[in-house]
Amino acid sequence: MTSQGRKATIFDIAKLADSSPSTVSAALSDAWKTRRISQKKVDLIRRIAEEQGYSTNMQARGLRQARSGLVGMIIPVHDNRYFSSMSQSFEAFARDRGLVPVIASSMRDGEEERRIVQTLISYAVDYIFIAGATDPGAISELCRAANLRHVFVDLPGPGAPSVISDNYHGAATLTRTLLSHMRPDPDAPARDRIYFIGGVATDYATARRIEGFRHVLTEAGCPPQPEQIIACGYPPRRSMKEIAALCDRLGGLPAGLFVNSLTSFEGVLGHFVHLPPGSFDETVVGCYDYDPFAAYLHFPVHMVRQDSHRLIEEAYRLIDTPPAGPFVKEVEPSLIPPRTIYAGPFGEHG
Amino acid sequence: MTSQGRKATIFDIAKLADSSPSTVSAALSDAWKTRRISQKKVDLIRRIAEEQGYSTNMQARGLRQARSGLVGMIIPVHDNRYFSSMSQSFEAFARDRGLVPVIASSMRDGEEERRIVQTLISYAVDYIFIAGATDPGAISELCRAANLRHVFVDLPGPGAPSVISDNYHGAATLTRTLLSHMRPDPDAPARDRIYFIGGVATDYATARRIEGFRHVLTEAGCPPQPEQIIACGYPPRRSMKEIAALCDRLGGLPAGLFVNSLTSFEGVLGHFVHLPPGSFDETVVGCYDYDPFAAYLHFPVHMVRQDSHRLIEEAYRLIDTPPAGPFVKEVEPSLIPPRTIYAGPFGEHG
DNA sequence: CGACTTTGCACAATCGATGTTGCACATGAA
DNA sequence: TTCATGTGCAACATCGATTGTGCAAAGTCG
Repeated sequence: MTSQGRKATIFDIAKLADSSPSTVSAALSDAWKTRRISQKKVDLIRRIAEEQGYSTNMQARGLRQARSGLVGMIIPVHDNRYFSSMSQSFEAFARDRGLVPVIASSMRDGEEERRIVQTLISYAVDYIFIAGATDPGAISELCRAANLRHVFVDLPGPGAPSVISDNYHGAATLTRTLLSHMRPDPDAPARDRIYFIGGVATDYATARRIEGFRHVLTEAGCPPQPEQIIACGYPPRRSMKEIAALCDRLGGLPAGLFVNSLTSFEGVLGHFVHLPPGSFDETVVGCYDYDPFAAYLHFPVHMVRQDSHRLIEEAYRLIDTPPAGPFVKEVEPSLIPPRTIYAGPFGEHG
Repeated sequence: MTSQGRKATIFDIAKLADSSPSTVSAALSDAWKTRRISQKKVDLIRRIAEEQGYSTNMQARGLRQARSGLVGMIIPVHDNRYFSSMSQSFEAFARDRGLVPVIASSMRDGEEERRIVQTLISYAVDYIFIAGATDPGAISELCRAANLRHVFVDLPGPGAPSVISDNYHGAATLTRTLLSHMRPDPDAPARDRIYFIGGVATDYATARRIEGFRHVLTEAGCPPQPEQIIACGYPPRRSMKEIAALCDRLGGLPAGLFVNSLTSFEGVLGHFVHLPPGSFDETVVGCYDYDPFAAYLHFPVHMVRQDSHRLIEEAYRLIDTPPAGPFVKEVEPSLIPPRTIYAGPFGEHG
């Protein structure tokens, strides 16, 4: 810091070291070797910079170099286990590369999403990841216009490589597991069937999961009726209402329940809590996405854990060596049996 | 965009509009009224800028104006309900002000924390919030040197205003609630007492909660013995081990359990799951921090929800009108009875 | 000792936007 | 016609760092 209270610049350091700004700049970066600055001068300059608490003005550097050292990621919401895990991994990898992560949430609003992309472009971010895009086409368009590298995560997009979770196989595996725990009954009435609840049928991830669900049931000889698939959205309240209506129709809980997300599961639980104890003995429940507490409810819950760390890792890989043409990398989720704790990549979250 | 594929600048727009860069700059901001640019020219320039997909280079603007339009927040981890809710609120308020939020996680590492502050200073952020600081003193020092406004959240710091959760009263209320649900027994053996588990005794928040816990017990005529307070850290594994050891010592579960965090609770559950059903009938459990699934376990759990939205709201208020001298604003948490769902400020999360 | 290379650094242009100053022209009053 | 005032805009300096270029002084070789 200068005595005036301003932050010190290379000009201030230059004056103190009795040399020029360009020399100071070189001495403080790795460029001094190629720019033939003497070791003595470098040491002197670095000492003075240290004393003055100097730090590079990244706006100036960024302006000159036409890059910022920032990397962006857009997620639907922060307040969600899946996406906040992504944030954690995204940040860790960014720091490893000496980059500064900027994470923005779109609240699943296409327009907000585009505004965020524009903003990130204004700040000259080096590249961006878009997770759970609402309007991937528009984003690719904007990025192409600004010549900005980008990767889609969790949902494939056009005009850029994508890393997605294998929703189809994840759902198929979960469905098979649930079926295998259900009492087999050839003459099963409606109530003895398995139901899919939650999500938006037109969303990519939900659609793929429904396909997996449908495939396994069809394979097992009992293709799902339309009413077995209740894609009522993500908010807990919706699934709470729907599960209540379903129980009403069936005269009790169905034999199997495939819940499409944690938020939907929250709603389902909101209804379950009103049922008499023992109501769940004949029901097998599975949930796409993992939560340690959900794993410990008093009826067993089979959960699918998406590997957000791997997703991000692969996304960085794709940014580093962009494949030619469209490319979609699928990452396998894993099945977490009831009452098991998963310890994440950062030790024990907390 | 120019035909060369570069991003358009005010120079490009100026050429196309047959005027000068300074005029373009003025026309695109609100400055044109005071700078006597004709309405006609403004319209022309804005049309051309639109056509060219022009957007301001924020690095250039920031360099000139010695500010960036960025605001920073440091949190311990993203992957946590409490802090990710803060992120969500922090971002919402930032956008309302036309600022771009940059959220970084320190992993509770003091050195990382300081590095992040330095980085944010390098990017000329307008101000920062520090949540759950590890070394608030060092941070204040850095900020003062760089003349950077800042506010501490969740943990008071020197040299800047702070907004914290009222851990003392929150813990006292939870403790009282637990006591009132325990069977009163004057000749209670060790097993009939209430235990505090989790957290780090030297952490500010944990220390305050322990004080509240201790105060209520003392008031009730049974001041806690040292062994009733087990501050074994945050990781689930630790509390799992400790609760197992405790049950061993007592020959069963204690009558009351005050769990200091969700991660500790996760560990406690990891042990509970091995106990025979019915073991919990005589035990009253409370947890500091809220989780919807934890609210639905098969034994009732009393939870304390910290109002992260209010905390952030107050933090912005303090940034806007900085009080003279040190200032600490306390925000009351609320008690969430078992089996109740709390819907956050953003509708129904997810 | 002179030509030639190497060393060590300073100078100046540059990135894109902002804001101050000044200049040309128009309008109106004297 | 002449001076004063106002209007509309261009020129230029500036923010702080990077980077291409130039130029002395020191070192090397015949």
